[in-house]
Amino acid sequence: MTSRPARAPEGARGDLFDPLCPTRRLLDRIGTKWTSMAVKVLAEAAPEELRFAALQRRMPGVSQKMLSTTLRNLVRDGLVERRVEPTVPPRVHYRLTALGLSLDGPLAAVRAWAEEHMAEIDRANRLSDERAEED
Amino acid sequence: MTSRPARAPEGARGDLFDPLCPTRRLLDRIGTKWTSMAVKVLAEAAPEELRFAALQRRMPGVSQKMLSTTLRNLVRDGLVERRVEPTVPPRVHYRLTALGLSLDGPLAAVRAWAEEHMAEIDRANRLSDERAEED
DNA sequence: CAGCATCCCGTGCGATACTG
DNA sequence: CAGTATCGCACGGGATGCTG
Repeated sequence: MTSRPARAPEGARGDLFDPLCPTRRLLDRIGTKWTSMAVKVLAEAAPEELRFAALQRRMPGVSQKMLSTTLRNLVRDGLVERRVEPTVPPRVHYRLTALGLSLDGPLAAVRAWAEEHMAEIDRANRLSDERAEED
Repeated sequence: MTSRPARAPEGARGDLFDPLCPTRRLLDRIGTKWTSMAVKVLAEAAPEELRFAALQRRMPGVSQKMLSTTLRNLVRDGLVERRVEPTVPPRVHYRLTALGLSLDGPLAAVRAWAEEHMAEIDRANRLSDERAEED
């Protein structure tokens, strides 16, 4: 994930069925393991900034490499702003841009649905598993 | 993807930071390449059913294998209902369950955001690329 | 018609180690 | 402190071929 093409859409203004359709490309971003969590954490802290270490503390399990990669991609996408204090050692601060904040709306809807309905999905899975065993 | 663990959450009712948190697990599902498109197509057709071939026709680029896999996972998750007509050759019909339909709400919000804002993300990417070249 | 089985490759991502 | 570099592997997913 170190470098991501994210090429401009070219003739990809087509509907959802185009492999380069906007939704597919957005999901390729927020579908990566740590991205949506980073957006959520930054959205909760907004309008304050968060430093790298603070972000890592609020995202248990993330490695330095993946957090760094995730943030770099978010910055590149214009969803996050990065500010470096020129001290030694340097302090780096992150916060959502207006665009990033606007994305947290739809993401919050997804989170709400997940909180409310994932248990039903788990139930459906258990039912399917039982049916599969008693064949 | 032939088999998916999707194990019950155990003690995973924790917040977003749990690796088994509901949002993370939901994104693992709708983040797969064809899932959200299948949900959209089925939601548009609702309450009518769609046959396998009709789904494939409405999802250009999907292979039989991936469509089959995607649908099997959706059925297993209780988001899609599968009905087989016992004829020869068989006709198989799919439609969203109530749970699946409810998921289309948040997904529609994500789609709307993507349609409206992906161009800005592309612009941000181009800007970053230019800055990177003129170093 | 609606799949499942097999082969194969790209890459997301974790673990570990090093640096200005 | 806030990263980058390297290694390694599991896995998503495409191509192809077979079947009830």
